[in-house]
Amino acid sequence: MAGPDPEDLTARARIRDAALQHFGEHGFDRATIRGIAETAGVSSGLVRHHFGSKEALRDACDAYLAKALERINDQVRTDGATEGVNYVAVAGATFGPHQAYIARALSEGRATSLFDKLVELSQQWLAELDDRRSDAPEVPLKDRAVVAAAMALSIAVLHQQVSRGLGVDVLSPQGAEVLAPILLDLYSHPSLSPEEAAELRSRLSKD
Amino acid sequence: MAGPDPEDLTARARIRDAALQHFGEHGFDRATIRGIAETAGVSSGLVRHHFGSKEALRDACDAYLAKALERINDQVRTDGATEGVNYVAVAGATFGPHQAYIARALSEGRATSLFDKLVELSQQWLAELDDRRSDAPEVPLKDRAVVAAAMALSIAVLHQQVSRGLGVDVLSPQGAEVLAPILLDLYSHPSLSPEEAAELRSRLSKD
DNA sequence: GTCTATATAATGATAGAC
DNA sequence: GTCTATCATTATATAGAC
Repeated sequence: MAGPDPEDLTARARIRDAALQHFGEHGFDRATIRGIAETAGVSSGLVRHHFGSKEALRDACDAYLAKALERINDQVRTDGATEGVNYVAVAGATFGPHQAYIARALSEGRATSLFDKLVELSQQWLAELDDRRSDAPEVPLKDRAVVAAAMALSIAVLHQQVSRGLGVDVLSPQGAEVLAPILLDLYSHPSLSPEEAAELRSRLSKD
Repeated sequence: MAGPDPEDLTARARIRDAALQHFGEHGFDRATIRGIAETAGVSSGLVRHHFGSKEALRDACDAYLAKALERINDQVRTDGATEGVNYVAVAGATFGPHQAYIARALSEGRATSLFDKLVELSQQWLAELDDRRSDAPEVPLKDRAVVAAAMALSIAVLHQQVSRGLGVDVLSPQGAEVLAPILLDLYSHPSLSPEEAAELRSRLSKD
């Protein structure tokens, strides 16, 4: 387990965690410094003392998450024995509680380094697929990775709509169980046959 | 072309269009009634006169978009000669200018009827695919349609991240051109082989 | 490091004239 | 239908005591 940062568990850390929660639940604009301070068990003045402003507090949240992802990736890279499943478990435990925040931050165009990290992972995944692919891809790996990463995040970002549609909170553990077989099915069945794709591609170049 | 609603082009319509723009650009919370009024060329008092409150104004925006989609779908259903391409063109022309608003509304859990309509379309699409599919799907069509719809919307909702990654504004016409071949490639190549899917599926049921 | 109290600015809502 | 003027609320930012 990654465990908490050193020099954490302080009031500063409590404020940041409370901010993660409030920003995630209510959005940046609706969340209030006073509310965050209350959840953290401190005064609003102390929030300012530590972070300066509401924006700076959000930046700190983004940076904390990026650092956490970095830490996890490093751990996987170092600890060769760690299997993919464990990676997922660790990542889930670390980011699970912050899914709402991450979803909001990403849809607001923030947490860019987090998104970029995910694009990297997506790119590695696609690269492996390319190795055993018959036809040569006509679009750059990186571009496909960007779109694939966005698609992978769509459930989190649109979790309210998806949860409503499926009748389960997809950000909850049960939701994850419901989601898994659906994603498995979707990801193992192409929506377009090679012929259809070729047909549509030729139409594109015609315009 | 659908053209503007009857009883439109009035101050009320201008206010609604301005609201669509401001909510899309700045988000609901940051957008101000005063700013919307200014763009519409009216006073803030008139906004209240017509819509009552900021929330009600947003509801009107959602309803307008849902109605527009309804109108387009009806038109396609009636006018049998309309081809898929035209449908896309009409839909693009109608919703293109409001993509930012739609993206925000969806990620905030709003515009639910719009999302549901898209799930329906997604469901029809998947149903056709199921017909020429060898293995029987193990998850309900509807559930797959919900997730597929969310994935299809991910580019719009995460347009800031995707645009940054691709180096083009994906909500612009050029962006659409860049995007098309990428989506074609992704949608015509499964990320998981049947064997991998089966392997993962068995792991799921084991837990 | 932490708190209380205050200043200030912005905004949604309202009332009433034309 | 449309506008101007005002109210009341809320929340960030600040200053200064402990």
